[in-house]
Amino acid sequence: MFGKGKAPFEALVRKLERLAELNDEDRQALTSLPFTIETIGEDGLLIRAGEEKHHCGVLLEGYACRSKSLGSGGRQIFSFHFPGDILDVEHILLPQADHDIEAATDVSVAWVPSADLRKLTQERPAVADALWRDCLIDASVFREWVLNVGKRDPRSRVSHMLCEFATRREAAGLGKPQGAELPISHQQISDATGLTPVQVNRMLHLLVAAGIIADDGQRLKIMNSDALREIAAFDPAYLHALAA
Amino acid sequence: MFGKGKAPFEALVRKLERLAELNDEDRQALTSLPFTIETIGEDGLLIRAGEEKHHCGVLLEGYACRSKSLGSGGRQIFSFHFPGDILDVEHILLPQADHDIEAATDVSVAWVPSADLRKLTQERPAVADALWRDCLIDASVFREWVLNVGKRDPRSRVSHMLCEFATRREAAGLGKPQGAELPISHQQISDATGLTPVQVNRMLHLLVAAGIIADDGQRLKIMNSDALREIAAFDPAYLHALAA
DNA sequence: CGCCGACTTGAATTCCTTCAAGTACGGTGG
DNA sequence: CCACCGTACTTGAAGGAATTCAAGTCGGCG
Repeated sequence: MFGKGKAPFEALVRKLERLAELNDEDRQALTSLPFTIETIGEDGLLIRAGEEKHHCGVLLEGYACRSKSLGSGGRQIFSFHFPGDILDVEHILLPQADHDIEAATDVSVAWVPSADLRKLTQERPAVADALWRDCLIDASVFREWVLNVGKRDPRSRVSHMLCEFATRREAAGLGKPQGAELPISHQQISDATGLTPVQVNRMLHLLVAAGIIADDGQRLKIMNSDALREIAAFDPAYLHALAA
Repeated sequence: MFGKGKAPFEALVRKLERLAELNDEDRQALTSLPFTIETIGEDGLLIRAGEEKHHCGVLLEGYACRSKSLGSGGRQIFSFHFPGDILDVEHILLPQADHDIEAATDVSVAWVPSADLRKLTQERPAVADALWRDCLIDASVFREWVLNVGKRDPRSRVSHMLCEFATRREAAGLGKPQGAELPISHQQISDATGLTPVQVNRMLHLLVAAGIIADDGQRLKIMNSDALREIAAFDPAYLHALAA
């Protein structure tokens, strides 16, 4: 069973505090938002493209990812999310989901009615700032992903994706990149980078051979995050306030 | 010489009206925003990645695109913009530019101080809604581009890009996709799709051979927009309120 | 213990990129 | 008006890189 019971929005508040100056009333308002908790297993779908959604999901535990699929079968992931992230801020103003959101691991999510969140943004400018800024950073991340998938060579492409994953994980308070164990499958890396699983496998082996990562088949451990950043030419500026 | 003189923000207001219900005061406030006009020739840089920018650019005439470049030389375009678009709403809350913005044709831009725009959003909720929604749609477009560049085959990738270009052009009031003449070079298509110029050339010839587009070397004309959408499997839902 | 899913690995093939040479067009200056 | 020049586009051929295919291994879970 998931959920921290007492303070489900603790991570959310911590995140928004990096995005704007919140006062006690802001924090209070955030933590008193109504919500219902949903827990769902690995690979479960939280939101399906096309759905009308009048709630926003705050990730409490686990990892989630957002993706779009082609009729012809291909799937493209374009972001990973960590506890404290709002998975779909866009549903405050755009009820129609334009992509899928799914659990990358077992996950628990607090669903907050969009209307309450919206009201909050109208009454509390600092919260509005924080949420808006969050959207803007989201967009910045997507731009970087277009570049990653469109122009980087396979090796730096995989490396860059791992760097971002590790950096955002750290920003969510889950520990430093160096030595981090990332719960991500080759298939997910494949869907996130636009490479085939075979190619991903080969790139990872390259990195393993160089002693930069370790891969026991289940988890992927970063052994030398500086070298990884070097290969990826990773510049966290595009993460703005989310960079650690 | 560019600039409509009297009503530079006419197109902007028209666009924001599709994004939220504006009243006369909202419109009034928008049209009284202070600004300075800049005109710049094709390929000129409006904003460079890394810059601190305390103004937002409203595109008045011409086309612009946003892109990021790799140290190693590659350039990736991830959006095209038309008159009425704000090129960089993100600078309202994030002063540091994370990408380049350049003129795709000769262009004129009205620079509005971010602070004034920000004040407007604090005083006029409808304007805030419209601008926020604009950001969210922006982000949705980037997601679609990740998919386009990451997973679509070359033919539908180029087609999809052209469909979006034509659709957004139409949304800006520049005429229907069918028969539209798009002022876009092979190099730009290449940078937008992650394909080489050679490959782009070959894909365009395929489309020309099928009678779907015409290409006189300067301009690219859409002869059969339905067929183009078919090939691209173009679903404008991701453009939300921007779809025509 | 056995099954299933995820990862691994090599080989063949296909497709894209690269390279290089050539063409067409618009703009400039004579 | 014409010749020249530069840029953008065109085209074929060679080479290489990624995908696909297929068979095999490993580990966890029932």
